[in-house]
Amino acid sequence: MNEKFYSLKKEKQDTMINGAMEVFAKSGYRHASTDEMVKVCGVSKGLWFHYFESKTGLYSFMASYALKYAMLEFNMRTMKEGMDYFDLRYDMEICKTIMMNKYPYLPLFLISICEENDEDVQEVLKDPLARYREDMSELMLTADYGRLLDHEDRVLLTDMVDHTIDALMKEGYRTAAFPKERYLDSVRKHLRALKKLL
Amino acid sequence: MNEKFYSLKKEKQDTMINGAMEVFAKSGYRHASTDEMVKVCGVSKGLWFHYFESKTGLYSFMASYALKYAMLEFNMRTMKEGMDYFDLRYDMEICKTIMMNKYPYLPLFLISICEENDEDVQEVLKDPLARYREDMSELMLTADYGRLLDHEDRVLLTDMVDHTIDALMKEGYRTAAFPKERYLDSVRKHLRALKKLL
Amino acid sequence: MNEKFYSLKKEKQDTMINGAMEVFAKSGYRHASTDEMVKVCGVSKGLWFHYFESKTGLYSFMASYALKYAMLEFNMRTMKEGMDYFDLRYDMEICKTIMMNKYPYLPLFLISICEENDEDVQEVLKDPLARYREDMSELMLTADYGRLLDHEDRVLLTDMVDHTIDALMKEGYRTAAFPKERYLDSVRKHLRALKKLL
Amino acid sequence: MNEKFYSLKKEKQDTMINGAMEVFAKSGYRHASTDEMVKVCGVSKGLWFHYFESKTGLYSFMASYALKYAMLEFNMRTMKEGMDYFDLRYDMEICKTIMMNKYPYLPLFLISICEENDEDVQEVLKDPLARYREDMSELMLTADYGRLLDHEDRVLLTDMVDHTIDALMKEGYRTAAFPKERYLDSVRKHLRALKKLL
DNA sequence: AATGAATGAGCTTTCATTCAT
DNA sequence: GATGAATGAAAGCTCATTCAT
Repeated sequence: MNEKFYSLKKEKQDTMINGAMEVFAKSGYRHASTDEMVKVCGVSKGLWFHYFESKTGLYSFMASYALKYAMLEFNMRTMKEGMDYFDLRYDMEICKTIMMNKYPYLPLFLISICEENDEDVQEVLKDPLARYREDMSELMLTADYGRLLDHEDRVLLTDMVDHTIDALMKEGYRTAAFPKERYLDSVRKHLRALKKLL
Repeated sequence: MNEKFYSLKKEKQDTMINGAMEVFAKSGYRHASTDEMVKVCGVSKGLWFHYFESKTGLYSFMASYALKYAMLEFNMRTMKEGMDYFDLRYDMEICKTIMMNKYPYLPLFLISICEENDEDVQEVLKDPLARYREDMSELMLTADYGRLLDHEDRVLLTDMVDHTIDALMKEGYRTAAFPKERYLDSVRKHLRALKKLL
Repeated sequence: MNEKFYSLKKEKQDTMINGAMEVFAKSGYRHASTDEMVKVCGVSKGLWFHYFESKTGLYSFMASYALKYAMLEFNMRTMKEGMDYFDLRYDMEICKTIMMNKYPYLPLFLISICEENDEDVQEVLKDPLARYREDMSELMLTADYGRLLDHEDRVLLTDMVDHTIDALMKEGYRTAAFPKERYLDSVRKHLRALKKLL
Repeated sequence: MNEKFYSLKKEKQDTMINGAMEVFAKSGYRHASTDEMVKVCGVSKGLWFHYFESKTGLYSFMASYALKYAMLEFNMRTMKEGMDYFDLRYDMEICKTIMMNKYPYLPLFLISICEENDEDVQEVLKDPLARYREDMSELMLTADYGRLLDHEDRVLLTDMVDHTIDALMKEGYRTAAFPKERYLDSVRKHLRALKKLL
């Protein structure tokens, strides 16, 4: 990418980032089109390539940016060590709804990145995604898992939580405006039900 | 679709079904191309449109067919009422590996259908998918859930199981030939670990 | 390229060949555009790629075809061994004007091929062009050079003839309809003047 | 063009002239790109259009400049009347190698101008090129052609010389640094061989 | 004077779809 | 019934040109 992108006004940077994020999040890498980005955020076709060289380059930048930004926010807003796992997990979802103020499609984009399986971007996605997953694991390790001591069981359980929450998130995006309150309520209910079992 | 498709020799029907299934399962609706189907199963481009009118029409037929066929097989091969949930779940996976004999990509296609989010097929997918999920729920209700009596908890748990199994299935398809034995072993291990918790 | 091109009606093959030949001859590889070929010969954009895969592939086919066709015609129509060099050279130009009946831009295309210096086609041009030059040398060797016995001198002299004739040919194409009679007259005059010197 | 170009420091003028000359000489009018000029000589995109209005305008200026400059140099450095034609022709090539000190790509650019056949610049090239050819003819008329008295024969012969020399020049530019000595040797050998014939 | 961000028309190429045979 | 030649809209990308700073 062209480093001069960072010299643009913050506002314009975010307009472009949000435009690309929305289109990529909704359609995935392959089906996302430059024309749609033009329509969504009014920045001309040529400019995308002026700064990002190719569609792959743009996706690479966007994915790295989104993963880094999310990780930073998670670390900043949820850092009390030894927190109860379920509380931490809920706080993370609150955190996501806060990020939506700046980048409305970020949480959906994060999910879409993890599900992306287009050959053209596997390579560029590999490192940032690995680092994100590593940092995420580290963050989750600081939690207090109560009676859930066995490692294998914990992995299975947290996987369930993750998949469920992702599904709820996707559901939220199906409505015209993301229903933050309803989403958080739903997440809370699910977490509580599960905690009860232990 | 053109009903005359059913007048074709069963063999040719299945050639076409398997061709479309493979391409759709591997690439998803949008990225699947008519040319690839021609390449994969040697049936001419024109014939697809002769019988199915459009790509959407073909996908609609394929999805309905796959969902119905799978449901039928599940019902035929796993019907002992009051079976232990984890045993039933494992039997279903055995059932999938049996279906692979006739339709090698069917289990992957089922997953891909559930993850499909292309606007053009949301509409046609809605009803058959809803019916499939309903039938599936009904089937699963016949199981014996042991101590897992509360409904909400049960939903969350079975979701986890479903997501985990889907992930293992996808992994299996990444190798050249699907490793049935290894797959079933892995499923069994995961189910056992979970059962232990209850 | 797709071998099925040869199964098309001869007439359509020649329509496409003439369309591509005209545009490539006039504009060279890089500046030639598919849109112009559509305009010139009414064959749709997609069909060029159906048969030739890429612009490079099309150029490669066209160049090979033109070089082979020209060489064949030269050999068929000018084969009397021991002919006087200047007569042979003139016969070749007659031969070119005859080829124009079938492929109006062939002689200009031959010149343009030899002057082509776009990187993308150097590779595919190398072999057919080398063979053409070799065959051409062989053909010219059968001529009777009279008093022009020294090899180096002969090369320089025939180069002059070639360059002059190419220039006259290019000039002819600048008018709306190629003026065959005037062209042949001009060639004859030049050749005679040179012969006189020896 | 904007006359203020001449108010720039001579050094900057030549930087721009050399940048444009290199890119035009190497790629021809159409294929030459503004971006490459920026890369080659570090002068911003906007400035080219500030002084030259359009790509055509720039090419027009560059061609006129190159043709005038070359003609001036030829006249200044080779003016002894009644010189033997072959000696004069050789002196002109020496003259070209001297020009390379100031404008490394000038001789190649001169050739490329004569071969340029892009419609967009035919018009602007017409007059300066005609004048250059006229002046050149005049210059060549001062030479002593020895036994080559007939006008028509002389034209053909000198054409041959010109084409051969152009080819040698182009060959020289294919190496990383232009091999002046080798080039001049080669020209001398060719001229001598031809003179022998007369 | 000088920059380079910004534009949009035009390029090559892909692909669902049509239709003559 | 079956084929695949034929189409054209839309994709990713390039590039001469404009213009605010």
